[in-house]
Amino acid sequence: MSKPSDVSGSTRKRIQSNNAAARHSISNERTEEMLQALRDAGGRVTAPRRAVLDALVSGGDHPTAEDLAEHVQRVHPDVAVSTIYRTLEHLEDIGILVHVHLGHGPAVYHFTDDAHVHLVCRFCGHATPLPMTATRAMAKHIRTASGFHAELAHFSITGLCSVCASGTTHHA
Amino acid sequence: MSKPSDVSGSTRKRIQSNNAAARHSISNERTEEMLQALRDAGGRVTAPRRAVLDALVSGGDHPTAEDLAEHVQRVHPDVAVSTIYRTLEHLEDIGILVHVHLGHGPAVYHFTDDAHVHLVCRFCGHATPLPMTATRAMAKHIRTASGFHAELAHFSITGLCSVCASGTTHHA
DNA sequence: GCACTTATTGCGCACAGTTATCAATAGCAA
DNA sequence: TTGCTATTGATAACTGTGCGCAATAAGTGC
Repeated sequence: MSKPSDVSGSTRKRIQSNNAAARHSISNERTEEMLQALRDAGGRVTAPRRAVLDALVSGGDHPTAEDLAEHVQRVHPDVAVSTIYRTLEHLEDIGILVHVHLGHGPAVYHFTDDAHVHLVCRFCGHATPLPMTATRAMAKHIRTASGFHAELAHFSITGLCSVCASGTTHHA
Repeated sequence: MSKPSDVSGSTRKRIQSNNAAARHSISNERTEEMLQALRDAGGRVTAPRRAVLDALVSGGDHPTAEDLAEHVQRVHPDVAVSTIYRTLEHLEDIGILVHVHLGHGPAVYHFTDDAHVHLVCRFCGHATPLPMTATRAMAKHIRTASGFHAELAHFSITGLCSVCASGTTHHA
């Protein structure tokens, strides 16, 4: 589906290295930061993992495992899908990544420090982030009402975005 | 898990099948109400559909499709699982049923007029309903912050319930 | 640099939950 | 009753993800 034609060309973000390492995997600061976290947790840095992190860094907003696999396999066609999943799982285990369910389809992935609540329109499918202030206020609201400590970012919140709500007011 | 042999105080659990209607399905007012909605929407009332509605009415709190199938098949062993799913889908289409994602597992089903926000503890798995007042307040909050019309009940909200939060404060 | 330990990988299959296909059946209106 | 067609049962397919295992290679000590 999502066909980002950003094949190693113009749209790729901040590629800043021309050395041999970069040819194997286009890395940047962010990738290196995450690789360091991986190392710090006792994990090994491998080409597939580097590639997955690159995909996460330079990939779009809400990459699915499949998106990431596609991205990774453009550079490393031999990386197995199961490796992608295992890497993602590992990154979650060490706490630098979270997966989020935007809807009925596959999960999407975020770096933990990017975590935010997704408001997903069931009409147009667009995902808007909920501002942090509102997120905090909601969490506090829930805590007050039920004593429940909400982690709002894990599941999205469905509904109608402002545009679709006004356009489809009479829609079932 | 939830396999309580009986839930509500209603005593129409086991009915000897003397008349034709009862033989086909154990019904009560609520079931009949829903069947009427089905009819009103132009649908046909069949034994499997009646049984699914019965299962929804007399089943536990958060029945999954599998729970419902099991329930239905106790009376009608020949009802196919695909029929359960199709019936559920149809009931959703006509607006009397919604499915909710409590977690990573299968969806659970609710009559639309029972819809509520689920706070699901990721530690103990317990699902608490969020009081309607809080739900409304939250929806308004989101609307104010983002113009988004939230339908909060579709996905659950994960987090830690008050018990687990106090017991596992230092838990990652 | 070299051997060594074992984490990680590729492959391919298994799985859960759900949906599609299609001929046969059965509601229900006439 | 008849006839139309919505609905069904059986089963295959499908999507997203996880698993098992032998082969590979990352990091460690020498």
